Amino acid sequence: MTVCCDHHPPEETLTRNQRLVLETLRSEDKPLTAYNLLDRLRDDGLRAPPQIYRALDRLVNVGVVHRLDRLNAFISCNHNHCGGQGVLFAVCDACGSVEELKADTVESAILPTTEAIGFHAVQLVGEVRGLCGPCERKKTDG
Amino acid sequence: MTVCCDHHPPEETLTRNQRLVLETLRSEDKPLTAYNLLDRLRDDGLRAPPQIYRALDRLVNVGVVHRLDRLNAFISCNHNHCGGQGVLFAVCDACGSVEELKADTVESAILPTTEAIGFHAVQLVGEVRGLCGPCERKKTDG
DNA sequence: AAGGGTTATGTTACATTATAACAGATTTCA
DNA sequence: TGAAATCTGTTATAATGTAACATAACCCTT
Ligand SMILES: [Zn+2]
Ligand SMILES: [Zn+2]
Ligand SMILES: [Zn+2]
Ligand SMILES: [Zn+2]
Repeated sequence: MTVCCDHHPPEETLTRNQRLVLETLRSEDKPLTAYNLLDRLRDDGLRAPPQIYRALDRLVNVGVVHRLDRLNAFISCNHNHCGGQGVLFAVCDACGSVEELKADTVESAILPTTEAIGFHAVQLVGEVRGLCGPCERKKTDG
Repeated sequence: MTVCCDHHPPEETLTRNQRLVLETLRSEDKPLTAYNLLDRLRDDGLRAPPQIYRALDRLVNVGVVHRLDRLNAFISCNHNHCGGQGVLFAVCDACGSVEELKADTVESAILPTTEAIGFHAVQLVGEVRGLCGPCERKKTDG
């Protein structure tokens, strides 16, 4: 089997619970909270919050899932990027949709700033709030 | 009295509770949670969470306080920048210190990316995790 | 000054999000 | 086999954040 890099272990190494959580997140384009996941997975034997949070911890560390701090929610990664790199989300205030963006330029823009104060950056997460295209149009039209 | 711009109303327009919360945040260089504030302000008559959260809402909207999503905590702004502009924090994983950075370059790096997908950005918040200078040195020395 | 709208306040109760702690099961590998 | 490590299920509880409502203060207009 092919893996994109050392940081993303093949999905065969995921445990049953981790796979269930990941699959559920992938089946949704919107972010889900831990308790959303708990509701959807109760019939599969996941009945208590720690089961969900533990699976999420692993998936986030591995890099196949991102946590959206502003929303207390989680979303599966669509970029196969490795850990340690920048992540950028565009979160629509109106419809709640979340789009993950390539953040290459962002890293190069930010790292000099943090280095200037002697800060050793490990991970960068940016969340841009605003209105997605459709919602913006709805607003100006209506 | 002088104000830096329309978005920052003079502090005379703050209510008693809002002023108390702001002063408490300013007296600390570390971020405080809503319940930290509640503890410190109980003797001043703020006894229930809504009193704190309402004051924080106003202060954040006005732009004199920022919320750190990753920490569920609040910190007073040291930049007198106006609302709607980018904010960038360097959060040390070891000691919890938070440094607010000028984010001019960040905006220009990110806005083209969001515009490319038709997203209308309103606010940008970046949180960089890592190690601050002192903690990084401690690690390599020890 | 009296009325009426708006905003701020205090309070209770509750909702949501997250973790501590522990015991049993499973895997891994020497 | 047996010890170490990991994953698991469970209970209970901590931490964070809001809904809802009644009162009080404030600002205008009449
Ligand atoms: Zn990603
Ligand atoms: Zn939208
Ligand atoms: Zn600021
Ligand atoms: Zn530090």
